Formats: sequence, structure tokens, C-alpha cells
Amino acid sequence: MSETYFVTTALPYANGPLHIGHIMEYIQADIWVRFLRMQGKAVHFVGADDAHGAPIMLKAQAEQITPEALVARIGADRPRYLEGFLIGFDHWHSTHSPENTELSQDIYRRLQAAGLIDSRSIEQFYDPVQKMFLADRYIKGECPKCHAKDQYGDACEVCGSVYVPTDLINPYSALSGAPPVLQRSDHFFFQLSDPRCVAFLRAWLDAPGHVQPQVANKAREWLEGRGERALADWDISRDAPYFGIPIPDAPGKYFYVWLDAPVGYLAALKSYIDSGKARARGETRTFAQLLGASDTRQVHFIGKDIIYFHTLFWPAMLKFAGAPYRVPDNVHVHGFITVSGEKMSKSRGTGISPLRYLELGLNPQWLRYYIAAKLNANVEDLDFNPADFVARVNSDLIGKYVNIASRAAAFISRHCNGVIDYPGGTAALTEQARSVVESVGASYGSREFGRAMREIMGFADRINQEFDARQPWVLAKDPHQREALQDACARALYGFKTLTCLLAPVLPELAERVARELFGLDRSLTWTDALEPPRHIQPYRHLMTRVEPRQVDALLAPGASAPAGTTTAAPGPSPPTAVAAPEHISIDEFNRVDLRVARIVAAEQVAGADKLLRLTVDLGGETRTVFAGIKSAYDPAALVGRLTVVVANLAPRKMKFGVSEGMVLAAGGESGGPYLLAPDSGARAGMRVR
RNA sequence: GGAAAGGUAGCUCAGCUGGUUAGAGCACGGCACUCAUAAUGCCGGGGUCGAGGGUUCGAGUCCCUCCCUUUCCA
Repeated sequence: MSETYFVTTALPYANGPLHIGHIMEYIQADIWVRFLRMQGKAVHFVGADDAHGAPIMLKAQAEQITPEALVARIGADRPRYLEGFLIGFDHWHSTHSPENTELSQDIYRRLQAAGLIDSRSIEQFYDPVQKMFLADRYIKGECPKCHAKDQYGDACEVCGSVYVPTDLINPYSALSGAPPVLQRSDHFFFQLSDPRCVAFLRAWLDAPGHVQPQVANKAREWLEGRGERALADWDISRDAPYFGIPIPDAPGKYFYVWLDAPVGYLAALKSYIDSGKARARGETRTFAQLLGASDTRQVHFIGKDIIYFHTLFWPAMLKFAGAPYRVPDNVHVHGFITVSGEKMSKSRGTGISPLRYLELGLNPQWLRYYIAAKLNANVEDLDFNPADFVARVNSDLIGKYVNIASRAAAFISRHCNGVIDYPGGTAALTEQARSVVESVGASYGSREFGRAMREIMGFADRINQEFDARQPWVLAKDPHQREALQDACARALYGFKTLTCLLAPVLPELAERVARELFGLDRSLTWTDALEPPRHIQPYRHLMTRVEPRQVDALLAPGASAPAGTTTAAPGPSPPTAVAAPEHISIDEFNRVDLRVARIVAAEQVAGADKLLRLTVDLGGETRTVFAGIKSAYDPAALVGRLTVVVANLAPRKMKFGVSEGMVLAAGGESGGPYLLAPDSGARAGMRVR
């Protein structure tokens, strides 16, 4: 029996919608998976939401909902993206699940039994207002080196120095603004520095094929670090309150999110199998049997930012947890995607919104092809260049590939009644195609998709050249030349079928249509179909349209990267479309509005006002009084501590109850409201909103 | 600061262990063709292969130095 592949992609954090970087990774993995399947391999391809951790807990808190509700809302959005880009996960799960709890705790217990879990008392900053320990990123203060203000607890963004939070001068909690206090607590550590772990990881990294050479080098650097850079044990516990999985026999302690996140790969597989879905697709083994089988291949696709976790912690955890857990067979690392050479940034709103791409009606296969054409097996960044995208897709897919069917099929339908015959025989053609098929297969297998696309398009070029040389449009005018016409078109259509098989992993929908509509098959194409000459066709129907530069312009239009409704897809009636869209304003006009993140430090009823609350807001050092008409929807006590957005340069307005020095932003309409705006966790009072 | 990856035609990229006049696609110019939702074919212009040294009979390809870009240092 041949191998069974268990393939995963990195789990997206469940605090926001998927971005183009996620989609690129999924497309990469999906192409690889589809290729394996076309070759008849068994593949289980699963994903899940990474649902735990402090950021999700805090974001939920800010929105006044439970973390479960937040995670469920985000999770409900995933299928739109995955189906939209034709990403064929067999199953999508969540790390906030019974399976993940069970597996994480089981792995932990096994590591404990192996003597690799250690407990130590550590001293850490604690927020007395929020009543929780603070991760480095939630502590700010003055840089001990260059004395820049408001720097994070781990590193200074101004001078670049690295330190620990306790080095900060005048530290304060980014959550409450209160000065944090040092407090002791027992933490659990996974002893990565144990000689057994180090020896194992060394061997694992040295064995060829597990990871790309550059990745192994990077991991070895960490592994062999000396002195300050020495490999440290891994703090895997967090104290309550924490949204996570409880640590067995340790009340008030939870697994650090990065412990249970990769276990989510296994939880997704287990859920897929236990739910019966896998059985329905022919997988009869149990979770443990499948994982433990010697011919199973566990493969993870990840981005270069999380190499550390996937090449050190994760293999070591699995190794020392023991059977049936298996050490990853491959960790495939890719680079980032940039847009016009610029790094994608959620905060700056650059990048491409996948949802908007779909909403604008762009064909997902265009993007799949473009990404495939630029992807290789190295850890290199990939640039999305709009003009290049249009040129590449139109010229390769429409001009070269689809055009072959379009120009040859009409003759066969018109003059040969749809029957394809090969007066010149097919042996030579098949031989010619075979070398391409083998070469492209090798490229797909090694994830050299760019090379595969070049090889495929080179073949398409040759088919067009030959077709041209035979001048079938001339032959068609002479009834005595039917055989020559037949042969010319048959060769082109055979080539087209081969091309379609080779492109099927990238263009699954198109390949499906070609198989059924053009060649009249009642099944999907497989890899061996590439060398099977077609014998008849049905009338040609146009297969794919060109990309209009206009569409790409719309995709990249300012503000396009953050479509409304992605994170707040509230059910119920959609906003009244009758509201006239305001006239366009220039970016300069928009920039005149000084929007700021503000922390509500006090909120109180206003005597004599039936709609207003008096809010005291902190704009990052500056305190303002703002009156807001949100009394009907909010209890003042519940507002204290929340972050929201205010117009900071609104002219002060004298009201009956005092002067309002700004305006709080809230959404509302016929269906309800007002709903106060809340920034994502990580935003801080005083930040400019743009 | 340390490290990694990259810097090849206007754009996006190929160029394996060093070997004849450095390639492709797109874009551009010309020609041909008209079957194809103007698609296709042929020809052509265009590169001191980031800069400077070195090794070699010979370097885009190896070594050193420097410059630039991106990223990582949990």
C-alpha cells in the first residue's frame, strides 16, 4: 500500500479574518494536495482555527462577548474564503475543542512521565486592575537604553535594543494603564534543553528531507546557541484568567496557546476521523492507527515566521510523547507575500483583501495560477504585482492555454462531427507529452510550482507553433484536406487535454469543466489522463475570460483591503442601501479628521439628559471630556476601561451640561444601535486611526 | 550588533556541480496570419549579470570586501 499523507497548513489566529498571506499558504498546500490525489495518493488535508490565548480573551472582553462567541463568529466566516479560493480542506476544526483538550493533556502527561516537565517559580508583572499577569506585549514603559517613551516590554522600536519587561523605566500596563507589580507564580517548563531533546533535534535536522536546508540551518543556530543565545526551556503555562486548556492536576493553570496550537493539527485529524467523514472517503483506520502507520506522512506547510515552533518544540513534543504520535515527516516553509514590493500590513491597511477579491468577482483560479507561477520550494518572498498579474494571467491562461481549445475545437465540431481521429498516429505525440508530464510531475512533487508552470506554458507554446505551421484554417477550405485538418486539430486537442491535466491542481474548476463539458467524461481528470488521447469532443464553450485591469484597480483601490463586514458580520437585515452613498472625498480631506484610539477612564450618567453619558477618555496622555448619546445602549460602569475611537479634532462644543471635547464613534441604523466602535486588541490609547 | 535570503533586459523571473556569442514570458518595434471572446506565429532592439578586488586557460556561476533590499534573533 502506498503512503497516506496527512497535510496541514498553519492555523490562523481566530481574532480576525483571513488575509492574503493565509490564502497564499492554503493555495500552495492545496495545489500540492490536489497533485498527490491526481496521482492516486491518499491524502487527509485538514485545518483549524487557533482559538486560545490572551489576545482573543481580551478582544472578546472589549466586545463584551465570551471568547467562545468571538471564536465562533470568526470561524463561521472561514468557509467563504476557503470555498471561494477552491481550497479543498477535508475538514476544518478548532483548537477550542474536546479533541484538542484531550490530545494536549495527553501529550503533556506523557512529557511529564518522560521527566521533561519542570516546575519553577518565576516573577512576573501583574496588572492589579485587570487582575492578570501581563505578557511582554502588554507592558509598556520607557526604554532603559535610549529612554524612548511608550516602548513594549520586550524590545525598543526606536533603538532596537532587546530587554526584559522589568528593565523598563516607569512600566505601565497597556491594558489598564496601571503600574504593574511583580508577583511570583509557579510555571511549568518543557525542558527543551534536556540532552535527549537536543540530541534528537540535532539528528532530526541533520536527516535530509525533513525541512529545507536553509530552515535546518536556522534551527541549528538556535539549537547550538551558546551563552545568552543558549537554547532555553519553554514556559508552557499561563495563569488564570486565560482562555485555554487547563493543565491537568494544576488548578488555575492553562497551557500557553503555542502548546496547544500545533496539537490542533492532530485534533483536526482526529475530529475528521471520529466524525465519520474520513470513513466516508475510504479511510477505515482509527486516528491512532493512521498516525502510527509506518507509511503515513505527516506534512506541515508553514510560513517562515513560525519556524521556531515547528522545528524545535513541535518535533520534540511529539517525539517524547511517543507512539502513536509521530514526528513530522516534512515541514515545508514558505516566505511572505508582498504587494507591489510592499510588506503586507494589517495595521496600515495595505495588501489585498481576499474577500474583496471574491466580492469583485475576480476568478480565484487567476490568483491560484499567478501564485503557482511565482512559487518555488525555497523560503523566498513572493511579490504580487498588479500589472504582472494581468499580463501573466491573460497571456498564459487565455492567450496560450485556453486559446488552443478555442481555435482547434471549432474545426472538429464543424467538419468532423466532434470525432477526433489521428491519421498521423498518436505514439509520437504521446512520447512528446510524456517527457513534459514527467518533468512537470517532478516539479509539482518538489513544490517547484513556478518551474512546473514554465514547463507547462513551454508545452503550450509548442502546440500553438505546430498548429500555426499546419494552417488548419487553410486546410478547412479544401474538402480534400479533411484528413490533414483532422490531424492538426486532433494533435492540438490532445495537447490541450494534457495541459489541462497538468494544470488541474492549479485550476481545479476549469479542469472539471474541460473534462465534463468538452471531453464528455463523467469523472474528474487524473494524472494518467494526460497521456490518453481524446476521441471526441462536445461543442466548445468559452472556458475563461481575461482579467480586466479595471478589476485589479478596484481590488487595490484605497481602503479596499478592509471591507466592512468581515469582522462584524452581524446577522439580521443588511444596512439600508437606500442611504445615499456620500460623495467621494480626497485622502487629504479624510486626513483632516483626527481619529484616535481612546480609553474610557470614567463614564457617568448626566443628570437631566435622557440620551447622553459623560465620558472621560484618555488619548494617550491627554484626558478629555466627551458627551456621547449612547445612554440607551450602555451601562456606564461597563464602559470603563474599554477602548474606542474618537474624533479628536472636532471643534469643542458647548452643551447644556458642559463642553464636549470630541466625539465617540458608534454604529447604528434602523435595526439597532448604537454600537460603540472597538479597536482590535493591541491598539493603545492615543494611536491615530487611519 | 549577529544571521539568513536576495540584488541578472522596462516589468516578473530562469540560469544544475564555473566552459562556446547570458535566457524565457510580458512590455516595445516590424512582419505574417485570420482558425480563435485580437488570440497566434516569425524577426528584432534592449543587459559592463549591485560595486570593486581575487582564484582560474575561462566566472552571472567559486573566494574576499563593500553597497542596497527583505526577513529572523523565540
